[in-house]
Amino acid sequence: MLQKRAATFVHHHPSRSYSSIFKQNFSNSSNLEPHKTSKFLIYCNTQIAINGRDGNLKEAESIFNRMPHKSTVSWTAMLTAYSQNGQIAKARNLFDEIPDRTTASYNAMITAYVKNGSDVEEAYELFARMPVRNGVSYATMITGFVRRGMLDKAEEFYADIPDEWRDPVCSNALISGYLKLGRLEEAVRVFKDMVETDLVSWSSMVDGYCKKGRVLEARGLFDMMPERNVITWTAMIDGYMKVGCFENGFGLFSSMRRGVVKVNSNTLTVMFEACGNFCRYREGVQIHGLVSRMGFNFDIFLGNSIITMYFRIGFVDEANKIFWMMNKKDLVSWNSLISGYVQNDEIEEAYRLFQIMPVKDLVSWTTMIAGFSNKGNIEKSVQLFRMMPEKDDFSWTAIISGFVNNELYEEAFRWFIGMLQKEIRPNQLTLSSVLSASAGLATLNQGAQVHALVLKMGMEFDLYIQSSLVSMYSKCGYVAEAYWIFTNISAPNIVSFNSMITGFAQNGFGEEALNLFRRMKNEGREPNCITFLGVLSACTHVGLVQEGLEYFKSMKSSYGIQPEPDHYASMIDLLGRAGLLDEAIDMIRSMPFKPHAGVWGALLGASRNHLHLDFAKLAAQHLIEWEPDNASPYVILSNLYSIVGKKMDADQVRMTKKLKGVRKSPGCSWITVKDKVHLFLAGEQSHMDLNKIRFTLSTISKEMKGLSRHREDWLSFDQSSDIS
DNA sequence: ATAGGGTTAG
Repeated sequence: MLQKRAATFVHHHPSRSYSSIFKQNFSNSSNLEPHKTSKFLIYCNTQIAINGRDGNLKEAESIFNRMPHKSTVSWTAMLTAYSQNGQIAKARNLFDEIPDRTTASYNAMITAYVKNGSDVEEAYELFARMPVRNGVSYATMITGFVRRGMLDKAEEFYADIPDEWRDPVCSNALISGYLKLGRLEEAVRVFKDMVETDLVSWSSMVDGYCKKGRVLEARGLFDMMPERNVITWTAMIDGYMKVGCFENGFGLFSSMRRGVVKVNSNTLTVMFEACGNFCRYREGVQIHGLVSRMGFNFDIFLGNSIITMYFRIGFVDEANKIFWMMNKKDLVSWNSLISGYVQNDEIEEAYRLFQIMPVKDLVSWTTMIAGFSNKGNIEKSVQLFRMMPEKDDFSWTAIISGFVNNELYEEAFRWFIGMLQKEIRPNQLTLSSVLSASAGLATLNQGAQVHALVLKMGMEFDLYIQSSLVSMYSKCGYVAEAYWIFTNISAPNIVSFNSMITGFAQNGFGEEALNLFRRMKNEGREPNCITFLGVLSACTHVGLVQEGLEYFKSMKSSYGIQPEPDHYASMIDLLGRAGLLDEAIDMIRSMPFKPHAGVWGALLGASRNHLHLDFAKLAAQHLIEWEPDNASPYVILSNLYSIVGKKMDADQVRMTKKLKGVRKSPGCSWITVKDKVHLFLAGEQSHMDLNKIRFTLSTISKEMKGLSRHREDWLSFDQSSDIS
């Protein structure tokens, strides 16, 4: 099956049948009848265009050079082929040699300038001196201005178009300019003002609404349109897929296949991407089979999307097989391959491929950096990061979130400041990662400054950032602020609810957490495993043992969620705090997996609080087995012995600890002091002057006001508060 | 058959 599809690639290359047609016509061209010559001419022009589009520039050139008779179309097609392959100088030389230029030749050259380096000045110069302009000429200039970020110029230019040229293509160019900048309302305005619309106008609007997630309105236009083509269908299907409506998207794909408009490789690319994202391997494999049976002439985009789909559903071998069968691969193919291995936890294989790939770009490096840090190998991530020839916001975000995921929050902050010093603009991901770092440090100072930065950059309505802010304020103990952020989220998702429920629970607001959980269920939202961690912890804080047990049971029975070790740890905590130590032990025994340190830690804490020596000993033993370097179990156990008056045993535990050389400090917390973060030991030997601790909101508002206003907004982040 | 709109990897 794959063999058959591989054969379709030959289409890009000079096939035997093509060569023979060519040779025959070339040698006998003078004897051919005029209409036959014209057919051959059209054939060659088409081949130049196809080869140009597919990146086979050599082949296009070869056909062009060997053509006995060229028309202006041949010259223009060749010019476009150069332009599409980034050969602007060759395009320009060819343009100068065209014997009789048409408007299309000029338009092609203007497009070449606009698409290669956005040289709108050169484009305009040519535009100004072309003898006859049409709508496409104006449209291309508008596109050029938009690409260079000169929207006002584009608008001005559009307004100045003479009435007789008010072709829909001009309005379409402005509409797509607005849509590229995400300015839907302005696009709608132009669309509504159009006297005459065409398929492109409608399709662009459908896509515009889809890109904003407004699929209902998009569908309204889609149904209202006088006619639809493959681009319209594909945009609509993709729109459904991107808002998470797989069934609608797949349904539309099915009706498309039953209709007259033919599916093309972009449609299939969208489908494979969706099947991968929704883990719908059945549909993915089915469509793959369809593609093979059709002998589809699949391009690199399509091949890449199939690879990605197979990796997402965990079919590593299938993905790998397809990669090596593709006889044309680009950087995206390689990046998809290494990213696929990273996703499937095969970091070593990913790294091996990374090292042998012919060309690496930012994405390749960033993929490996993120991959290593997710595996806990942050040293390797840092090493790769330093080796990178250039870095962008994504690479910096990868290394910063790498530190965050490995709980190295202060390092994350230090690198974030490094990023700002390099004047790399943070994106939503960077900021939400740094907010997690602030949450991890539980230092409001840092977190509030990042919040200020978020406001300055106008990212306060980003859903991910909002959830990170909720977590950050909660973890710092500012539940009111967290709740205020939460209430301002226009469309909270499961992550937002989880952040707030957990936030309430962690701060002892058990009732509030449970109320929010009920509200969430009433709104018809499905809780997930994180939700239950918050809910169980809320029950613990309020001492709702019975409810906690019921929620724990309902996880599996009502929602099909298998409790994880952390859920058990939370239950042990709940039972233990209520003094139900025997029940806690029973639950530990009933666990379907080996109890981890969290479980034993919860039991140890409960045993100490209820002065239960046997269970404390048991828990401490297991804890030491899990974390031999952690001093906590020794300290807690010896304290417990002291409390119950067993001085000898207490001394013995302390002795064992000393003999084993366990020195890792017990529970530390980070407290902000005058813009600096100091290690504050929970124990008795603290050297801290508590009077110096400033931890108030007034400090934060001062920080926010103190952010300077004259430099570029995002650069005004206060870097003096580096962590020392 | 040439000029304007949609799709893949971090």
